[in-house]
Amino acid sequence: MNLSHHLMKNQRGCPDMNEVRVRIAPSPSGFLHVGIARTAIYNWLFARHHKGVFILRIEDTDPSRSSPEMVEAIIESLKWLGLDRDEGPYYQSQRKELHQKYAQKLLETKKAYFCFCTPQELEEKRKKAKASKADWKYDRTCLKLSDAEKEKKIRKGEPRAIRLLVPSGKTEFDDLVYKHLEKENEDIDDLIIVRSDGRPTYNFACVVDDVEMRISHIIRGNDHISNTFKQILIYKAFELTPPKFAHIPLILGKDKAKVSKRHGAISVMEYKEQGFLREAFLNFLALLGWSPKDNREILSTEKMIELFSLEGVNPANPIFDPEKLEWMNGEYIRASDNEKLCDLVIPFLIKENLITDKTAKQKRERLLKFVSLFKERCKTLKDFAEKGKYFFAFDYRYEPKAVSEHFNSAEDVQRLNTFVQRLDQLERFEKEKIEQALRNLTDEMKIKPAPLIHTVRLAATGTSSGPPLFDILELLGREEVVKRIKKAVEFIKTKFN
RNA sequence: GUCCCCAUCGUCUAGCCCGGCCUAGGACACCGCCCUUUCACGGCGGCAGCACCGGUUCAAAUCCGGUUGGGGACGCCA
Repeated sequence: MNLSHHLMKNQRGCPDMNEVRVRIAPSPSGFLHVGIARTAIYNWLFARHHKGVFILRIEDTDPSRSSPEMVEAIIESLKWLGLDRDEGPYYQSQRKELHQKYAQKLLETKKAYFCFCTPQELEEKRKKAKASKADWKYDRTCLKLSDAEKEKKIRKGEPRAIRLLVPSGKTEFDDLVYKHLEKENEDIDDLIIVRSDGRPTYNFACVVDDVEMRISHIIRGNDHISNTFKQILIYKAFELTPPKFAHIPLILGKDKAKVSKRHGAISVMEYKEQGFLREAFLNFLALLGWSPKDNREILSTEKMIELFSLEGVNPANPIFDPEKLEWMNGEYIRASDNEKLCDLVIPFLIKENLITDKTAKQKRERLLKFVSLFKERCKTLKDFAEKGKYFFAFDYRYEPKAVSEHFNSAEDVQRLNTFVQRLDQLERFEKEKIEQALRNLTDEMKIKPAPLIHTVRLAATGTSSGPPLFDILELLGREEVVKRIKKAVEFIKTKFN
């Protein structure tokens, strides 16, 4: 039996044993949700911190639950997150012969055995056990078969799976996050490693591939702890030293249940579409379970790479808090320079039909000002399109509450009309000049500037809040402002008639 | 049901391994005040937590045991 060179190399000790090689191994049965994304981030940070290798392996041994589209989606998500890989994607489904070769070896060394029980039979037994509240474990029916019986079944061509023979004793390991973990082997089932159709199962393929790919550290969700005991048993059956394990806490939803494909998970791309910045999202997810321990929260990707360590991972499961994500995103938006931010905002404006590709290029200067006016007020890129809509479209309704506060007298009509006249007289339509004009007017009228400011704001924007009024007016331009105020005058007139 | 894991403000966390510096620190959210034409940003302040019970010790958030609570795994899924 000639196993792969990697296995052999490993047995006598790899020369590059200290090289850090990590992987993420998603199954393409769903998109990349926050749980896997966070696992990917930790693996990636760990790899980059140790100048190691980050590998993508697609666990598609179950074709009924896999699709090329999902693989694409996963790769796209990793790309958005900026988690560049050094190797892969490898496809587990293409490595079947290798897995079988390894299984064969276990059969030869009697560390594994054929099982002729059908899935139906097993299901029956499981059901029965459950009904009587007993706990289920494979009863080793097929291990007890005599050689003659086995021969007979094989000759008859009965389908057979391969099970690992779990020895007696105890399985233990030192987890980089959870410290010492152990489990009695009698609590571990003789798991199937190769199905009756020849395809390997997850736990087996996973071990073989991790061995073959010389994975040094397996960083994955703590929902895999029970798998790890099984996998260590497989390593032992091959007389191999298992890699280091680091189980990271699971991200829980608001309801405290694990975020999974079946449970309220959404693709990370959804966050992109909601207007989250890649850096902010990465920062937030990295901090869900890990902390640099010095109260710092806003960390650049480089800084995270520098500071990341598995020892800094908190073993308790965190709850995903969208509000804090929004806050952090706002921090990143405010810290972004206008040019970069503008590029990021444009697609959102286009999507809302507020601008076109063409106008985005033509009116770049104006967009840059727009972005700088709104960046302090937006938590997501989408907010720019929502809060700043009136900059691009004059089809708004006046906020009802604001109307009762700021369009509340026939006097407003006269004030607005006079203000329009003053605007017409301005040589240059600049915010300082506009402000001066307004303040002069309110002085003459012996009223405070604030009420008129509010009225003009409502007329020009339809809302009672937003960036400083004179910046808005300047950016809107004289013609547009005059048009909007005149329209407001008509509106107020009908209200008081 | 069996097994595994976890447990500090509502949430994310620091402190825990190596007991005293903890009157438990930071952040989000929330509430006040200041700044201000509004909204935000920013600044200042406030609210709020060591799950519980025992033990060890001069001393426990920190060590030990139990209870309770929460999560996860128990597939010819991954």
